[in-house]
Amino acid sequence: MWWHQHNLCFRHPAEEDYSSGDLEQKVATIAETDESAESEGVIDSHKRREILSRRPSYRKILNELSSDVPGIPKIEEEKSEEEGTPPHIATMAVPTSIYQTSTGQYIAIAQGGTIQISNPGSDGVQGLQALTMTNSGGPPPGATIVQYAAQSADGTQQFFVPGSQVVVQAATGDMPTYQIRAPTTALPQGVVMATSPGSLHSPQQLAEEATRKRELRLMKNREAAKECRRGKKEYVKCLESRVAVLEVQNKKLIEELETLEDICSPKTD
DNA sequence: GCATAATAACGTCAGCGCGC
DNA sequence: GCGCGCTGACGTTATTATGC
Repeated sequence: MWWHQHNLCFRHPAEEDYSSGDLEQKVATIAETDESAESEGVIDSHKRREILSRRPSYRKILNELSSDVPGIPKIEEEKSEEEGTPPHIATMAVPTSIYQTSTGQYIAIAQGGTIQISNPGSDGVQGLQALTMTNSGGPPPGATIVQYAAQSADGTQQFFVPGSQVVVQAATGDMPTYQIRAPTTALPQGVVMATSPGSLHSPQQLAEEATRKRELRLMKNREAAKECRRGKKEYVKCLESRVAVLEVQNKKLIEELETLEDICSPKTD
């Protein structure tokens, strides 16, 4: 991938996910026909990395581009949540969180602590199953956030909840059942009361809280990265269309120039 | 069919910028 | 100053294309 930085044009040793840099260069070349220095100097990788570490974000570049050219749409800062959300869940009451299990099922944690589980193959509300925690109707902050899913040793599927609790899907019969348990014990526990950060005392609780925070941060970052890639894809498409438009314009201008030259300087034989 | 290359998508880390 | 979102960079894995 190529990109401009400090009047230099480098090829990074490791290719990136998207080749937006190629397009950026192409657009810059066509649109500006400037004196863009093509000095692919020999600098050591560390220094190069330092220089390249933070080029302007693609969003900024596109928005700057958009301000110059009305035809280029701006990438909005925030998108609606219509994408990535299972359609059969979107029709239900607005959940606070949606997660997909390792078997493809969707779990939606709704306001009030209700957990809705839907099968990917089902349409609409048919696949939804709901179970309500016994502490529903006002869960403490952060008490009903499913962190991740895992397959336990006994063949059941577990969805981890803060406070070291798990929602366990028992592998019995056609109708799956769900239980709230502590992950290390086989005995079901009826009530989930996740500890709030203010009530942490023991080192173990602190460690659990730190782990929970880390998992939450990673999960958020994971989603952010997905969104970022999606937006970047859009950005690349915008650049591609801009390249196409500019190439046509360039061609027309060249033809026009040739015509004018013919008119102004007729051949003398 | 198999091995390899190329490509796409993902998860994570690190760093920047912004709002509070 | 801190928390948080965004995103470049990087490594890994999955999928597809290609040559044999």
